Amino acid sequence: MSLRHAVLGLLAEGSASGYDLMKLFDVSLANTWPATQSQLYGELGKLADAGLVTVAAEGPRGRKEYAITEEGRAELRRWITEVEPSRPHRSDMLLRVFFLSQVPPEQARAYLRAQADLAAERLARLESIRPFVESGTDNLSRNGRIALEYGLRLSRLQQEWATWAADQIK
Amino acid sequence: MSLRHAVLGLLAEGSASGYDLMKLFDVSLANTWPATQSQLYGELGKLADAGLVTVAAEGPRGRKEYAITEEGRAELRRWITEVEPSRPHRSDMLLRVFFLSQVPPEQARAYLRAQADLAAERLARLESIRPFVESGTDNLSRNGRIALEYGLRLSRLQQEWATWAADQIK
DNA sequence: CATTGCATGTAACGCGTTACATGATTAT
DNA sequence: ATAATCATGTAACGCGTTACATGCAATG
Repeated sequence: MSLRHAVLGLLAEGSASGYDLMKLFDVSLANTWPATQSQLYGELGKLADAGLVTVAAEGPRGRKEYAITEEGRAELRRWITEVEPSRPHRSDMLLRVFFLSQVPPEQARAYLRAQADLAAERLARLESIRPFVESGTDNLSRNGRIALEYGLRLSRLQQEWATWAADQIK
Repeated sequence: MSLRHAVLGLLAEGSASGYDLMKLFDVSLANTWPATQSQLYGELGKLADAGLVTVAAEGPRGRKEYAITEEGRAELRRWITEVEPSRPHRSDMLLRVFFLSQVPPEQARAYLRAQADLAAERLARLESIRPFVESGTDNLSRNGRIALEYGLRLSRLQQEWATWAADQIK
């Protein structure tokens, strides 16, 4: 149930329409909590029903600008401080590793080297968005830098691990 | 669609019943691809319908022993070598980081320190299962060690990052 | 004989993905 | 005019979670 809090979190920084949020997701939470247009509109409806957001204004083309309510802010704070992060997170990349004996050693090594390459690409991609995040002065950018640092470290770890793992295949 | 391949992968090492697989998941793939009893039985039915596994034997208490077929092995190999690992993986732990400005700095730091502690616990838990994985000589154990190493490195990364992140909150 | 373990299944619910469907406004 | 952008919604499908439901066999 985190999409709900992702939406609340973005609205806590300022009111926005579903359409605005869609774009905001793409430039901020895309790597952490991706969401589709479909989901967003559905969630906004539910949040409004629950009284956590309200339609603050209506504009042209049926545009609805949503604003977070006090209850919404309270729920967001509660989620941040009281709910503990979950998830035995699934990784199909790692799942394959368990079954690498099913293919010849060269193919197993090739798989791991490919993972190293993919990690390197992700690292490069994250490095490339760094300047944008670095230049922002808003709350989201400031915290986004901390999240980005996680992504950078993770990509490096994956690259190094995959390289190491390839050498383990005898 | 990876549960299907997780099941195929385990059956590739030897025939087993749904009940056996349940326990196997718990001791091998629990941290990489958890599955519930419900899911397992459903998937086995679908795999049998698709001809990727067969009921090799029936035992007492309605026990059905499933065996992987040649098509099943082919599909497993195809998945390992040809399908590229997916997933922009979601993290509610990281999502919270974006919204840390919504709570007072001390609470934000407390959150991150708690994450460091949790990572340390996970690290300890993984270290504790190491001896078991280390002693196994089967394929699953051998590859499991490589997967475990990933988990160990990841936990350390998370601990270090969270500690660093807490210091970033001014 | 009672408990534990073996063993299989179904149903309800929520979330995420993809595709479909529609229409108003602005810019060229 | 026409294309691009703004803007909102619905429907179908699959996967994962939780809870429910049932019953046989071995062990003490």
